[in-house]
Amino acid sequence: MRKELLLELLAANEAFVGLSPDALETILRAGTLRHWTRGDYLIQQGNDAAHFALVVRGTAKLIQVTPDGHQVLIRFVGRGQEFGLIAALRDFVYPLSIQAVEPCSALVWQGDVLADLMQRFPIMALNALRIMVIRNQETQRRYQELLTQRVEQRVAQALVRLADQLGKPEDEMIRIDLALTREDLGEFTGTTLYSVSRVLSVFERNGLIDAQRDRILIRKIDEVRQIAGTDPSGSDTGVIACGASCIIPKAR
Amino acid sequence: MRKELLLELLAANEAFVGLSPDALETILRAGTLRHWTRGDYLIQQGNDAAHFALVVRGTAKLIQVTPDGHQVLIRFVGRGQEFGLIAALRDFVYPLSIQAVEPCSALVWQGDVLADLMQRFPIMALNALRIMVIRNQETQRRYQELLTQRVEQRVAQALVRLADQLGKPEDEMIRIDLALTREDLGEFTGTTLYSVSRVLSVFERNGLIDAQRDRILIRKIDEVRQIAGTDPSGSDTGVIACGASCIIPKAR
DNA sequence: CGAGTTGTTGAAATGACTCAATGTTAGTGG
DNA sequence: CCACTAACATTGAGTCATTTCAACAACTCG
Repeated sequence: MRKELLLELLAANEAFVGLSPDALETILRAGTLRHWTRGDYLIQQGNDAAHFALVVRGTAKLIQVTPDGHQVLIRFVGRGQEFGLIAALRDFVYPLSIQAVEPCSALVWQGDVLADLMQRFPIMALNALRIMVIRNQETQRRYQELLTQRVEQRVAQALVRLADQLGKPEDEMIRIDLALTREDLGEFTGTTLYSVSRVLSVFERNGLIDAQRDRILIRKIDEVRQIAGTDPSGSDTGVIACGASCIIPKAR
Repeated sequence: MRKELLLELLAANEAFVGLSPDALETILRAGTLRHWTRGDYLIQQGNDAAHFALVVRGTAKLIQVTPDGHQVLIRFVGRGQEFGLIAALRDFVYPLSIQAVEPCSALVWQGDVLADLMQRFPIMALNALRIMVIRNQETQRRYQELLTQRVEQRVAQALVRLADQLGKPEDEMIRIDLALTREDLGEFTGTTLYSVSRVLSVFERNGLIDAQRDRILIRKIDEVRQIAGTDPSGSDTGVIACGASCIIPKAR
């Protein structure tokens, strides 16, 4: 991969905001490029938190296995996004695994190298802090959603998140080019693969989406947003009514 | 309040680890002591994140109101614990409110003062990062619990957390001296006041606890821990122990 | 083509919530 | 000190969203 391209990705990431081009070059030189194929683990839960990385190609999922064997899909990381900030700290282990859902490449730094860099470029520590604050707010929000929203809304929310993060526009629609199983989506939304299947069927029947095995096409993102309950444009009346009306029609 | 006592609290907090006594004095002088009575808001959701603080007396609860009016009780802060790290960053608003559940005092720093301090003592930024990483792991864990555990387990978990954080030993038992309503506990555990009441009744009937309006007495913390599913002493099959060790930072 | 994985859908089971009625406690002022 | 009131707690019965289980359909890949 060309150096300028990597530099560009670096400069665009939140962790490296406010650094001079020189600093960015230095940082780039301190990292190494690694590659994984589909299904590989970029990092594994329980291992020493030794690496920080910036994804330059592909998409991976962050998953956590609970003591009782449940899997939770926390989020996805794609091109341009970083993971493993925890490696800057001593004596931590990864609280989750990251698995490639398609072939991936990432720039990788050793944890102590990252710590050194933060020493040399103190703004990086603040950047990291900002990232963690935002991430925690997101986690908090997911918690709230799990608490207050129904399965249908949470699935819609998941679709919106995927669309915003990884979706590609395609004549008026949004295409999510990931081979996600119903089980993946269940783990992502905190429900079962059966419920996901039911909800997606309803969405499909109503023409909101077109879900296939290797991609999801969102036909009416606005309506999906509305069901998700995070409709920024929308009237704040009827959101619930609309949400309900989408799942009620059981009759085919 | 005596200066030495404040310095001691400062030194004991994670945010100020690794600072020289001189530095601690400087920092102490930069803060001001404020007081609140029961029910007061130390900070309010939606306001500019302008203050960082260290609680020196009393206990307060972090609550979040969702767009649809639900309240979520995130955690408690007590003596020696800090809140408002977000104030070190520009252009953030508080994502939650903090309300005193008993008379409180706290050392308060302006956000920009905190940012300056981080500039002068770079280790503070790393400390803050560590705190946020741990906090995010906790939030993540709560999410998991909400997903996989039943109400009974979550309430037990809440009791364990309260006991660990704020409990005082009292002949073989643990006393939690807080006037928590069933509704508070419901918001804390992600359920209704009715379910909390039922669960506590069962616990009480089985002699695990003794819950009154102004305090909770935990008679058999081990059994409560076991119900919570985070019993470290329990079965050494390792599965649970391993799970726990994945989330908690490694022993030093 | 066949085997294994993934997806769909109905029916039954269930944990938790809602609602309503009733009991209890703390705090107030007479 | 008592009566009164408001806040808080308990408990049962009914309801509901979601899960579980099972059977079957569709797709993928060697």
